[in-house]
Amino acid sequence: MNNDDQMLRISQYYSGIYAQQLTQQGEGKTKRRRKKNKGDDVNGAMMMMMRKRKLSDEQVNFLEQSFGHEHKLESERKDKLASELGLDPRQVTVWFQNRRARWKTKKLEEEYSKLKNEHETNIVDKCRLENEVLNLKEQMCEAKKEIQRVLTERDGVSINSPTTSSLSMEAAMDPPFLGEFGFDNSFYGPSHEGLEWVNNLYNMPYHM
DNA sequence: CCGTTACAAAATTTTACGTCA
DNA sequence: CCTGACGTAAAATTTTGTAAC
Repeated sequence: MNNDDQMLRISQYYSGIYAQQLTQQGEGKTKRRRKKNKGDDVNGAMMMMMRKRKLSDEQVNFLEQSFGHEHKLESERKDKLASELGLDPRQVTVWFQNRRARWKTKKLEEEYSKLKNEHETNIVDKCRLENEVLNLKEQMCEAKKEIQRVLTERDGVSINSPTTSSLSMEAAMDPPFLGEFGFDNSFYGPSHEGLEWVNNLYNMPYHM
């Protein structure tokens, strides 16, 4: 930016700056800690002109309202805002650019924390399901032991014999038994881990 | 096509201001 | 209290890319 532009900018700021100064004096909610520049001479006034100004609450609120309505800024709207707020149109442009950047950052942060939460609940879920599988395997193991115990008690009786009592293997291994657990052999994959004994029972010669 | 203008996004710098030792 | 270092948010600038004319 060349000097002419700089001076043009300065002159454009001039009226607005002092208007702002007046409006800001009544607000005074926040304490102004350090005051550079006692500003009592021409150089001081010049510095005040060139100094980067914090926009007033009123100006920011207005801009925020406008941003909430539409993130993009057409030149017509920009000029309108600038004149209504006593700002350089360039300031309005810059404000919208920065505001869009802040908005994007915030959105990314929100998205990140959402994904993080989802990930965490998925981990908890996975853990719960793994425990459930362990419990079911345990139940299966107990059932197997119980069946073996019953079979052992009937020592000497062939399980393949159609003449056995109601506790025959056909009865014990009724298809609905598996159905209740909702399992099929594909559940544990090709190894059939944990269900081998079921298959073996059908082919069991006499004792295991 | 080529230069110009206007604008946007992203990155960076500058400034104002609060906090804290 | 005062002061300087430090951190942070916001304003402004720079760089780069793109579309319209």
